[in-house]
Amino acid sequence: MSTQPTLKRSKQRDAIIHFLQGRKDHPTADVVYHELRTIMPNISLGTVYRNLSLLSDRGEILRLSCDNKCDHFDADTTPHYHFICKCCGCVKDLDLPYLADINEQAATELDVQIEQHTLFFEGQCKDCYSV
Amino acid sequence: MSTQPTLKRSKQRDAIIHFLQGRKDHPTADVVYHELRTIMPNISLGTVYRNLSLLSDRGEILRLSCDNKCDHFDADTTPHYHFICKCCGCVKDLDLPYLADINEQAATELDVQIEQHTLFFEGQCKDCYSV
DNA sequence: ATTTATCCAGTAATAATTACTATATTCATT
DNA sequence: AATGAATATAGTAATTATTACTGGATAAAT
Repeated sequence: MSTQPTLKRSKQRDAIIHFLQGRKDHPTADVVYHELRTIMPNISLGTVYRNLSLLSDRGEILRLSCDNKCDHFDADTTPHYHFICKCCGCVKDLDLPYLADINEQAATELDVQIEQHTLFFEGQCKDCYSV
Repeated sequence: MSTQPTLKRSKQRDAIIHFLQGRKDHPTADVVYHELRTIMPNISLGTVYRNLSLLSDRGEILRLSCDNKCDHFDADTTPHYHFICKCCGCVKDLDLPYLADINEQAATELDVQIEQHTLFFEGQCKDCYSV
């Protein structure tokens, strides 16, 4: 999280947002970079990282730290949960009801301020377990 | 996760487990390393990482990938949830009831096999928000 | 059009973690 | 207790994901 200076538009950032909105598989920074390079041949990896961080800091996209490796990004910022396959690493959205009351429970129990919670399910996707 | 060859005992691994069991703050690999070095002066960082991975792969300890930086480790393997302070990075245990039924809900919805779920609360601890 | 802030590409640097190697330990078997 | 095969370790090098830096390009307010 960082402070918010005035944002100046750029083709690169627009392309990153647009790309992310067109995907439902929650790509990593590296995937965003390589895919965008096919249509914008000299966008740089640093630009991709910087904008993904900028956008997630501003709440315009979601950063998913679901494995101990690299972050995934999601253009859908409405509260929802995720499944990650420990075999192939794919990430899927879930449509479970949002647990609205547990933030307050946790805050009371620990005497802390809660901003949000994240819930990840881990297992194997159909492609992986049916082989 | 990896396969499980026969485990051969070592002073270093014993010390790592014992250290972890004596703490409730879910230290990182680096913290384990530096603290252990005060009583075991030439244990190496690689040994700490290898054993923490080995033990968590075997389910003897828990690996917490709660921030996008480094992993934390927990000797308490009974199912429970965690809070992490986005300000100081401290990690605390919660005693909320375990959500026993959501794994099946998620499995049904996505047609996947679920092994477990992890739930993290993010916010500010008392020390951080009261300053 | 000028100005000023933000942005970019390209590269270098950092942080966390894993891989490698030669020696040391463990432990089952003699 | 000695032997031997498997696993472990310390120390170091390498890798991966990410962030920082720099000098030039762009955007947008005046």
